[in-house]
This record gives sequence, C-alpha cells and structure tokens, in this order.
Amino acid sequence: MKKATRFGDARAVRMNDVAQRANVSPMTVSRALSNPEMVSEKTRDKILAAIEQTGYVPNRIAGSLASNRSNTVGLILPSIKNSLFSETIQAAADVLSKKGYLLLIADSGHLVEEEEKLVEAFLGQRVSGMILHNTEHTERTMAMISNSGIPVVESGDLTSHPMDISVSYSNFEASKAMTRYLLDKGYRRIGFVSLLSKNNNRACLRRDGYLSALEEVGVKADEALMIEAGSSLEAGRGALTKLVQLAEKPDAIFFAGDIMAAGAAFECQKLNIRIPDDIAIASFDDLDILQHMSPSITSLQIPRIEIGHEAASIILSRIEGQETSAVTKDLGFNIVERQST
Amino acid sequence: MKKATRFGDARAVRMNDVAQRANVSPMTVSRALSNPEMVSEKTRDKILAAIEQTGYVPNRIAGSLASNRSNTVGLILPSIKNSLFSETIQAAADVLSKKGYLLLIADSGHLVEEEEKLVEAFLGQRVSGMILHNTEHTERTMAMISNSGIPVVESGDLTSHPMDISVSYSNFEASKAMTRYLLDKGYRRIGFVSLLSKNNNRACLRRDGYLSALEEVGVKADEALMIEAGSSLEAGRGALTKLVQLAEKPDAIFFAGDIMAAGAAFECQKLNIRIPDDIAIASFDDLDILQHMSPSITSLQIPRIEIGHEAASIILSRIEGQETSAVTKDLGFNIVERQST
DNA sequence: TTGGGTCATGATAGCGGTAACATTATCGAA
DNA sequence: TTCGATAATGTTACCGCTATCATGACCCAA
Repeated sequence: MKKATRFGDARAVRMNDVAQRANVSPMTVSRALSNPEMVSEKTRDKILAAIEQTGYVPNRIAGSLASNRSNTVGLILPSIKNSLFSETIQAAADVLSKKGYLLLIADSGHLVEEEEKLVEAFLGQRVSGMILHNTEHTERTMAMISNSGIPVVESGDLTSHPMDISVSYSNFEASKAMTRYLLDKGYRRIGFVSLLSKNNNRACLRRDGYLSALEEVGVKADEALMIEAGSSLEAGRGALTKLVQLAEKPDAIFFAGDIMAAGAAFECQKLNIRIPDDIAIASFDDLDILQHMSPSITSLQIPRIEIGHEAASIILSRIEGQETSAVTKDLGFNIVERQST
Repeated sequence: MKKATRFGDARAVRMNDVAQRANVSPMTVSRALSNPEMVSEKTRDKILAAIEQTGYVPNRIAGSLASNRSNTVGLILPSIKNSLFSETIQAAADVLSKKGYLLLIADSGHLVEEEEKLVEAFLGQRVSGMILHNTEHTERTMAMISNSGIPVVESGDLTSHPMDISVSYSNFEASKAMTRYLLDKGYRRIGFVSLLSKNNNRACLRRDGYLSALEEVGVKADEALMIEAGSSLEAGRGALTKLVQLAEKPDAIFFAGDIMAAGAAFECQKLNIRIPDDIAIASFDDLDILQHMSPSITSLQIPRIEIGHEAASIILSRIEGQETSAVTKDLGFNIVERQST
C-alpha cells in the first residue's frame, strides 16, 4: 500500500478538487482558508467538509509563488552542535510557529564562505527573514541581503553597524565586566582562556574586553597568561594544566567560552587545587552545571533565550509591515557570582 | 538605500532577465544551472556572466512548483532545547547540505497533536522527506504521511512496525542491558530514575527494560525504588536525595535519562556519599561531563550522530529513487564502564 | 547526395495557488 | 420602484520556473 503511493504516487489533492466537491470556485476555497470571514458560513462548512473528505493539504509552494510571500524564516548558526544555541533555536522556533512560520536551520561551520552559500540557498527559498548568528560576512553576502529587502537579524554580537537589525549582547563589554569583577575582587594575575580565535570574531572581542579591563586598572597583560583552547571539557582541563604549571601562577582564570571552565574545575578536583583559595575560576557562559558543581562557578549569564525570542519577534513585526525603528537591541548580560571567585 | 528595497522592493531578478542579457531562452538558463553539461561551454559562460552581473538568485519556490520536487527535509523533535539532540541535528544537516538540501526543524513539545500540525505544515511545504524523533503518532499523522508518499524516518526508538523507515536503537534493550550489567556486578537493590513518562513513550520503554532485566534475574521490583524526575541536574539531585533517604537504601541507581546522573553525582559529593562504595551510579546518555567527573560515571553510549547521519542518508537515497530495502536499521548502543559502578 | 543520428537550443504549456477585478445577489433608503 | 452600497462569489491572468516536445544545425555512413 505504501509502495503504491511511493511509486505510483497518486497526484496530490489540489484546491481545484476541493472546489469541485464543494461546488464552488477554487478562489472561494482559497478565501475560506486564508480569510474565512470573507466566506459565508454555509459555504465555509461545505468547503471544510470537502477538505476533510479529500485530505487536502494546501500547497504552500504554489501559494508562496503566487503571493510572493513565504512562511519560512532562516537561521544560520556557526555550529548547530554547540548546545548553547539550542535554547536560542527553541525560543525562535516557538515564536515563529505561533504565527505559522517554519524555521530553516543551517550550519556555517564558522566559515563566512559557507554562510554565503547558505544565505543564497535561503534566499532561493525566499525566506521571509533571516537570523545570522554572526556579524562578519562576505561582501557578496551583504549585497545579496541588501538586495533581497527582507529583515535580517544579526545575533552573535551587538554591533553598532548592523546590516539591518542587531539583537544581542556585547561580547566585549561582557568580557570586560567579568575581568573588572575579578580585578575588583583583588585578583591581579588573571589568566585568560580564549576560544580558538580563528574565524571567530566573538572570541577576539572577548579577548579585547579582557585586555581593556586590565588596561583600565593599570595591570599589564602577560602573554603567558593568555591561551586559546577548543570548546570542550578536555580543552578546559588542558588549559588549566598549562596555566598552573607557569612559574608565576595565575591567581584567577577567566574561561571565555562554553564548557571549558567546567573542565578546568574537574581538573582542579583531580589535582587537589582548591577553588577559589588556590585559584579562582570564572566562566563566560552560564551552563547549568556550573551552578551545581562544588564549588559552584561564577559566570556570565547570557540572554540566549531572549535573543531567540526577540530576534524572531522583530522579524515577524517587520514582515507584518510594522516598521521597527530600533535597529540595535542590547539584551545585556549578568555576572552571577558564585563560590569560585 | 536599504529602505528603498524594503518598501519599493525592486522586483527580484528573474531567469528571464538573465536569459535576455545572455541572448538565450530562459530554458537554456535553466539547463545551464541544473544540467550544465547539456549546454555548450560558450553559452554557459555567457549565462554565468549574466548571472553574476545581475546578481540573480534562482527562485527555488518556482522551481519546486514546476518540477514537483523540493530541496527541503523536515525534522521534528520532541524538544529542540534538549541539547542531546543537537548532534543528531548537526549530523543530519551536514549530510543533507552536501546534496543541496535544507533542513526544516520544528519542535512538538512531546505532544502528538502538535506533531500532527507540524507534519501538515511540512507536507504543505512539500518537503522531500521527514525525520520524526518519535514513534507514536495520531491516526491523521499517519494517514497524511502515507498519502504523501515521501520517505519518513522514525528515529526515537527502534520499532518493528515503522510507518516507513526506522533508524535508531532500542530503548528497551539498552535499558535492560544496563540493568543487567548492574545486576551482574552484584547490585541487587537498583534504583531506577525515569524521565517523566507522560507523553514520553521512550521513558516507558526504558522502565520496561529495567523491569525485564530484574525479572530475568529473579529480583523483585520495588516500587519504592522507582521514581520519575524531570530532565535536569536539579531533578537528578532531588531523585538521589529521595532514594538515599529510604529505609532500605538502594546499592545502585540507574538514571534513565539525560543529565540526571550528573546532578546526582554532584549531590553525592555534597552529602559525602562515596561512589561507588556507598552507592553505584549509572546513566542512560553518555554526556561529555560524565567521563570527566570524579569518579567518572558509567553510561550508555547512544549513537546520536549516526542516527542523524543514517536517517538523512537513507532519505536521500530514497529521494533519488534507489529503493532501500531495509526499513529498520538498528544502530545499537554501548555500555561504557567507568568508575561509578 | 541523402537520410538519420546527435547535440544545442527554443517554444509552449502548465505546476497550484492568489491578486485584482468583474459579476451577481441582496437589501435598505430615497 | 429604483438606485447604490455591501456582501459573496467567480473570472482571468499571472507568479517564475521546468517538462516535454519541436526545431535546427551539423556530421557521417551509405
């Protein structure tokens, strides 16, 4: 039976079929679906019955072509795998699905060239809007987006010159604030573990924030205290190991990304290094586990859910023609102080 | 300038425009894009130049309508937020994007009625295939899918009666195997912490696997040892607390989902309960952190990446007409033995 | 020369909807 | 009664592309 449809593939029910069965014109069916109040109750009932009987599923492809509107929004992430984004995705999907929009998701692997291809693919699908978790783009990407005229949110970092709309927090300010917090606590040799800065502008901004805070307070940056690591527990452990082996040990370490701080804390346990007595630890992203570890770990709370929510909301209001004046929306961040500092 | 396009919205470049500029018919442009080898090199160059000059982006909506094919595949998850899925998503997206397909993702919130709506929406978009991380569906969902004739993978649990294709592992067998492993180690009072079983068939299957293993060995199940908890560190802590307060304490606890085992381990640290001496701990999902904790935690390794990869691959080969005979693909699981048991 | 391949390209007709305008029915006010 | 406003439905022409068949150019074997 399944096979029959797979191969024979009985042509899908069309609006026309529904119309005939309900004894109306296709246009009336179309109206009954998209503007029910324009159709008399009697007719509407006939049509709905016909739809039910035939199992008609409207062809949005055809609808989109004719109306020059689509009900999809595209989202491009540097890495889907990074679970930090999943809350953002969910929040965006929730907002969109409430209004009947669907989310197309793709992964650029941190490469602007890949992003360019994806943007083209999305524009080919005539998405109604896009969210790019990235603030660097190729020229062609920007040209395509500008030509398309659709609303586009950049969400990876707050930028003063967004292509269109920016919804985020400032990586620079967040990193600076955390460094300031550590300095204010009296720490002076503060290690900085960065994400791999290659192809990752946000990683660079965080480093700059760190440096800026040091400079403000007049602490000289020490190259030896700054290292890069991948985003994994493993890498966090490695970074910690390296830093505590220095002749002049750091008195605190700021892990500027993801899950590294947790890995470092695990390593401290193993090496019997006391937190925060021997060394303080702070993290950039406030993962669940950081507050459950003992000691619990101080971290920056990033508004990941709000970003997804706001980005989607702004796109929707743009689509619906409500001119949103603000092009830059700073959702801020919080320092959550815990036992580790 | 941006504004101009936003409002005036200069009509997008069409294939026709490219054709005129290259002095060929639109059909030749179409061929140059989808079957380049059918067009002479000279013509092709002219066309590519024209595309470049005009910034033409093919309208896939129109293409899909005309060709009755789409380049999208739909994925429905019970919860996008659950980061366990992100590897599956990424793997599927990677496979698909290599072949020019895009991934539509949506979230059913563990509700079959919501899934039904999403399936309808996806079919409306005329997706070329679907992946459902769920094995329970409404009748209407199944009817729609069967009528559509597109390949559909169910990936949440191995089922002997898939609608079409099943790519997964057996929750029942995995849970049973882990329970057996604990029994073989000599543990007899094995606590079982389940995910909330409401609307979650997989949670039930895991519980059944646990019970089946007990029965096989002749250990009587004790209701007091079986509790349900949400999927969070917090819930894991709570579950542990409850179980160790029992008059007859368990000698091992099997956390049948997500991140609960880690929460429990944190709580043990806090309460000074030694693992595995006072109590053994085993987890269902092999999260990164489980192997980094001290002690490291025994867990079931689930082939999440492979599931995404295989599901997407099978869908692609179906789309391309290669009849895949196997309808059920068991990707298995592994017990990773660590210090906690 | 001629007939029939092959290759490159063009003309035509939709795909399944919707926008825009046209038509008809209905009804109350002049 | 008659006219114009309003509501309900229909007609027509596309949206931008591709399937299909038609055409023309070219070449080679007979």
